[in-house]
Amino acid sequence: MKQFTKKEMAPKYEHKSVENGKYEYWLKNRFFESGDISKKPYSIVIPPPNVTGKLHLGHAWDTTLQDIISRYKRMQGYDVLWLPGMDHAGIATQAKIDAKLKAQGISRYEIGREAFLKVAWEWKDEYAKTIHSQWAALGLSLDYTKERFTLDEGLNNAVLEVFCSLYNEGLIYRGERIINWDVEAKTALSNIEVEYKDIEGAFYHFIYPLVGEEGGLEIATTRPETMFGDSAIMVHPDDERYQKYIGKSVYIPGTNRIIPIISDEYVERDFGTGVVKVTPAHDPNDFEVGNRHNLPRIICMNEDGTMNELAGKYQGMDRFECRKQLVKDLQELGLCPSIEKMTHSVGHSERTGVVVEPRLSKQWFVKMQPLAEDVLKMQSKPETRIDFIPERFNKTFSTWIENTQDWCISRQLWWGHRIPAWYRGDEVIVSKICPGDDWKQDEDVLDTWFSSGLWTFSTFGWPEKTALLERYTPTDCLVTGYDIIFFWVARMAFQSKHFMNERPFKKCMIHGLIRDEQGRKMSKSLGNGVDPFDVIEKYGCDALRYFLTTNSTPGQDLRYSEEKIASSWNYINKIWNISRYIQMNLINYNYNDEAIDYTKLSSIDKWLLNKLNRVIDGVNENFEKYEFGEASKLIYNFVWDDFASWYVELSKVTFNDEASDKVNTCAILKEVITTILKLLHPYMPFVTEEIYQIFNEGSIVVSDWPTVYNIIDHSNDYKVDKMLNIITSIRNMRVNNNVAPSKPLTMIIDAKEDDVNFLEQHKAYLKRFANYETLSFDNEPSKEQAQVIVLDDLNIIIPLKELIDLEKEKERLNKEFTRLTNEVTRSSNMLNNPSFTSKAPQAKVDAEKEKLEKYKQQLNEVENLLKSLEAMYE
RNA sequence: GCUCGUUUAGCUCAGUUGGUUAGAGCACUUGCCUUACAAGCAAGGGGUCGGAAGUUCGAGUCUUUCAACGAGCACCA
Repeated sequence: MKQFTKKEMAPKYEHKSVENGKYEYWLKNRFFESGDISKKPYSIVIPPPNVTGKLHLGHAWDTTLQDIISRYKRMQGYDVLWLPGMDHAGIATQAKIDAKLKAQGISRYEIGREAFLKVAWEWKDEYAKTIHSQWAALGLSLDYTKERFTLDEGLNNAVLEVFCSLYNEGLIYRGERIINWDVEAKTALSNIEVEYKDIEGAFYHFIYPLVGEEGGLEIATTRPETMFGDSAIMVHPDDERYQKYIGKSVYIPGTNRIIPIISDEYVERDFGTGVVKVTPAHDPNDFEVGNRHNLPRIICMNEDGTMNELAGKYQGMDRFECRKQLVKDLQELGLCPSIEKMTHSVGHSERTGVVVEPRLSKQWFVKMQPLAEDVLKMQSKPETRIDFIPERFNKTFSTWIENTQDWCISRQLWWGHRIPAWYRGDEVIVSKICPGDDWKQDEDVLDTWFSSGLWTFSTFGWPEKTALLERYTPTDCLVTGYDIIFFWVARMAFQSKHFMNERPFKKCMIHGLIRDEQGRKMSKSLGNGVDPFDVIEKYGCDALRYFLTTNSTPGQDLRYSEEKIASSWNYINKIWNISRYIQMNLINYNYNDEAIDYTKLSSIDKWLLNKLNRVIDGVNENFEKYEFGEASKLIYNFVWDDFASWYVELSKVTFNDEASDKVNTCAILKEVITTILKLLHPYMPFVTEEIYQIFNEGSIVVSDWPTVYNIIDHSNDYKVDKMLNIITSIRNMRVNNNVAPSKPLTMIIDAKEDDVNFLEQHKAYLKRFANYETLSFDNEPSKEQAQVIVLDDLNIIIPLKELIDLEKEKERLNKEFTRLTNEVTRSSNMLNNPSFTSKAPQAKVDAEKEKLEKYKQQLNEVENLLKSLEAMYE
């Protein structure tokens, strides 16, 4: 038997003492561990956070959503596997470690690959520790027995397997292409790692002097420094202005290097001067032109963005420094006739922020077209597709897949999966193992997204045929932000389709970005980031989680608001105090954990349980649609309005009545608070566990999700509502007329017999909440009595003239009169419209008829009241 | 240029298949320390749903169009 006195509740919610020790308790009892094969499996993989630093508010949001799903499904009786893990985050982590070494005056090239990797692993261990403690602080129900790291042995093996297979199938190739080069990180990037920003730049016009004759041709460029890599200039073959020059040559201005004038239809005659410099090694379009015309590919820059020996006197200068100096020099030589201001979009490295340099380089690529086609086929059928929530992201996803280009996967980094390609002279072998002593392995590593693309199956032991794979894949749901659909979701889709012949997950819930209170993106440079763990310190984890998951809608951004976190705290405090009240009464009335006696339910008990049933249904419905905000509102309104403001208040009458059945009221209070706690547990795991254990044995984590109560008798619900309306109306009248709640009134109620009987039986409630001196029931009230309250078919009469502000009351009634007149007109018009009565569903028509009747009756009552008031004026 | 999102109360946001009088939190007004909670209780005030047109018996919800803001993609010699 439960001892309700065993734990004393603080007078208000104290998040620290509530949260203290709970996570350890859950872990110790292994509630989060999966593997009960008697249950149906449900699996989610965490989007592995980078081991570059601490988790931010976005992580807190993303993981809390997953935790809600996990806890809900677990309580519903599923064998839930929420798989945790982290991402080595190649370029991001390496950049951090480089910076750390630099601070110590060391360069990674000095210490070499092996020593660098040792530092990197130490870094990883340190941050993994931090992340683990943060997951704990967030209360995440992760199954740590299945935790993986993208660079662990098993996952590395999966990556090598995938690379070799794709290579053998001809879907990975090595080639010289123009790639996006990050001069800071000194590595290639994929197309989507480049962010384009509109930059205030210039269109520089230069004269390329003709060889052997006077004059020259004027070209315009945004990147003057690349002229040292020019291998031609070109014009449109049909351009009459320049036809005569085709086949002749020009000097690169300021140098004596000679390049030919060629013609190509790629040139747009109307753009710029109609003459274009061709720099095949520094521009993707020029690269194509160069191929067509067999032009040399000349690289004029070093890997770090400085100019190389081809730049002559500018050698060693940074590209932008060179640009400035070069323009100045050519102006002096009269070879730069004009500079136009121009805004154009310039690619920046998503990671380091520097301007990306298009550059010719030999890299590894994934041939995307065949893989993309398979994904599109998969997406075309409902039974095989990834279903995005909200729905519109299906289109975003497919459009991107349709237009995807080959993916540059090699990175000139050390921290990552080393490419399993081996070289001996011109020979290349792709193999997981070294083919022999005289073979040298590729120095490069793979794009970090290459390994995270395998996350939904590599983590379950692939390429081995494991029981985990069999049981938990495809995973049921993935939760992530719309900002990484292309980076990650798309890659998981094609890898999973190709290697598992399955979608990686059935549902993909997309959320937005978290913004600051002004609506700006949270970023390091603005310094407007909010540390979730500061919030937890101040308001507790539950308040943070509740804020994050109930103030957002799928796919939409979320604005941080401390005010809303504070009101989440208030809500928790409310629940805390309701619980205190219940505990107090269970103790006072020696409640011994008796079950509810359903044969003894009062009308009010049924009214409450019927409402709770609707809440349970609504919560289930919304949870299935990932509408956690909508679900939370249903619970909130029930808790605050129906339960706290009404039932709990009404229960005080029951407890004060010596004749009443207190045991059943106790049983209902305990049952209802327990159900509320269960419904809220996914949102606020700590406080619900704390309170649950005051009223129940065991842990709420593994308790059963609420099911609807078998209460089918709704017959008196409307009478309860009527009674509550009477109370509200009288309270309203008191406020309007400055009648103190403490002033007892003489009340006469005019009602139908059935209602009178009900009200008579529940007089005690009217006594307490409407505070009558005398109460009588009369269907023919005397004219001298002031009629001030109208309610459905009930008149509540307060015969104390002196208490009533006649002017105010008249004003109120006139307003009411206008409103009702309008409603009657609207409703009559509707019902007189044959189109409505013939076309609308019968139920809607009937409902409208009922409404009209009600309005008419109310209008009639208001009219009578107004007459009575006027009589009183005289 | 293309695609998508947003525009609803003073502020921040909900509003699922078109169907009563459009909701919440915070803020505001009035009255209350009522033995769970003053970070509370009770009762209120406040929006015609960005503009226009259309479909429909009926539009915050569907269509077209315009505007502002935001995002993604493409182009950029």
